[in-house]
Amino acid sequence: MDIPSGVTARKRISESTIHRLSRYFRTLSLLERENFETVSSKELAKREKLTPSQVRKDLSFFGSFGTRGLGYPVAELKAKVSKILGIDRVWRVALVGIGNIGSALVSYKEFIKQGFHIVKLFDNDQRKIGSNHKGIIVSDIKNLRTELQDDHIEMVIVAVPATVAQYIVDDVVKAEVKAILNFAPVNLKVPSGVHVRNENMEMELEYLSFAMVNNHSPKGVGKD
Amino acid sequence: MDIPSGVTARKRISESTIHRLSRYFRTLSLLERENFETVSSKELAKREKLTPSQVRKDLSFFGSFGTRGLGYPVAELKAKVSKILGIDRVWRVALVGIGNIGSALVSYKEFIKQGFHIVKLFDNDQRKIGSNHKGIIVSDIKNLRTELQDDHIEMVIVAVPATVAQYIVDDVVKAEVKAILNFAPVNLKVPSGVHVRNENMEMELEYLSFAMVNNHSPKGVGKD
DNA sequence: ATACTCATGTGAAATGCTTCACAATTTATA
DNA sequence: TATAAATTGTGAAGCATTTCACATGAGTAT
Ligand SMILES: NC(=O)c1ccc[n+]([C@@H]2O[C@H](COP(=O)([O-])OP(=O)(O)OC[C@H]3O[C@@H](n4cnc5c(N)ncnc54)[C@H](O)[C@@H]3O)[C@@H](O)[C@H]2O)c1
Ligand SMILES: NC(=O)c1ccc[n+]([C@@H]2O[C@H](COP(=O)([O-])OP(=O)(O)OC[C@H]3O[C@@H](n4cnc5c(N)ncnc54)[C@H](O)[C@@H]3O)[C@@H](O)[C@H]2O)c1
Repeated sequence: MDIPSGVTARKRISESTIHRLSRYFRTLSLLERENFETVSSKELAKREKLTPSQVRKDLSFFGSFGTRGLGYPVAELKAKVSKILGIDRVWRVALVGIGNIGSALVSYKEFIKQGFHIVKLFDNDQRKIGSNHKGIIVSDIKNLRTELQDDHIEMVIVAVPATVAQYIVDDVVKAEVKAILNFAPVNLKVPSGVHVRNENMEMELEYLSFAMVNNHSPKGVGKD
Repeated sequence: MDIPSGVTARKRISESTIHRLSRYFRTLSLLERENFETVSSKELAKREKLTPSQVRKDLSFFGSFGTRGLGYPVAELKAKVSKILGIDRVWRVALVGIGNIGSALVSYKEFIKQGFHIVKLFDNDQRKIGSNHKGIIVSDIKNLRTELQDDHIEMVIVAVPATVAQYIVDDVVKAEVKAILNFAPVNLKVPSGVHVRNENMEMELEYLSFAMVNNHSPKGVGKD
């Protein structure tokens, strides 16, 4: 769906591969805490309900990280995956809309663990502007554009009502922010070069509904 | 792989197709409100940033809903899609864990619009048990299994800390609930026949991170 | 050393998904 | 009624992703 950048000679990596890398990252963190020194593609696959080939192929797009006969060094692989995903650094994130879902996100500690630091909050409700959420003072939405730029925000989470999401996003784009995580159930329009991901919970419930009605099972897990 | 499900020996429908049907449903609702009588695959595709063929193919798995030369009748197609997704009815949903994210979900009106009725809440915190959220009294988690069964709950949303999610799910499975929407960042184990979908926000942020890191050419050579 | 086992990395095959291309059907117009 | 325009539904082609299969390398035991 994303247009490949045309310039780099790099092969296009599929969305599924990236999502699986996220999952590997989480599992590697777990394995590290369980004091595993190395892990095989077989073990990783078992934990993720994938085939070992899938795991090896995914990793092979980015290099050779394993040792034949042994597997992958957990800590090292985790570092590599985190580098590939670009989470070996801090991302400065702003959150717009401190309502039900917005408030939940501000207090979510996993984001910080993965380098996503919510450092600014915006709302248009006078009762919320100026109030303190987890140490951050809520800014007036009027200043969205200037404050995003002045504070070097790189990602914005949109948690406002669907009716206003596009207006907010237009401003976000003007502030030259290139990554948006959107919770509003609308198809946002952004110029090319701006990345948008939608978080859509209805979609997952609907998938469950479909699966139940159709007795639809996920793809079978094979062996290698 | 195709187990005859007793009624139809139907072709396997991909996850992407189901997700797109969810999107069509949302767009069709919008078109209905905009007083469109019919819509072509071209128009639908434009709104969803897809190809017209994709739209037609998706729908064709389930029947012929359009008229050549005219397009699809909006209201009728919406009804058909809602039937396919199984959201032409009410699903009785329980929510476990009335914390940050759980509280946000209880107040989310879109769920009800699509037939997902949250009718029970569970928590283990004595301060929360017995309290009233949007007209629902929070039940003690101890009674999870019996109350899920007595109240004929068909779907459960899990919004408890990752460390306890598996225990909750084990009980949910015992209560013969066959659909789980999980917000905890863990790979849940469930017997086959139980459907689990994971809502994973870190994953989407990580995708954005990857996209940014990889689209950004090292020396500003990229024109994209 | 040699043999044996384990497990990676990777072309090639298999499978799955998307797009193409066009016959078929309907509406509009003269 | 004939012709042109619009648009569906679908087999087949074109791509993309996943899985297979195996050569290769590393560790271990005798
Ligand atoms: N609540 C949920 O569980 C949930 C789940 C999925 C998606 N969503 C979506 O997330 C979005 C927010 O949902 P919510 O339940 O938190 O709603 P909410 O009404 O509780 O919160 C919206 C917030 O946005 C603020 N806001 C409104 N207009 C604004 C503007 N022009 N500029 C800045 N801030 C503005 C409001 O003051 C409020 O604080 C909606 O689009 C909703 O569809 C919500
Ligand atoms: N907050 C977010 O934005 C966010 C985002 C994505 C995912 N999540 C995930 O959702 C889950 C909940 O997150 P949260 O921020 O709402 O946490 P939270 O601590 O605010 O809420 C957890 C709730 O679960 C309850 N609980 C704990 N143990 C329980 C048990 N054994 N039985 C029943 N209830 C129990 C607690 O009393 C609390 O009400 C976590 O797994 C978290 O990783 C949260």
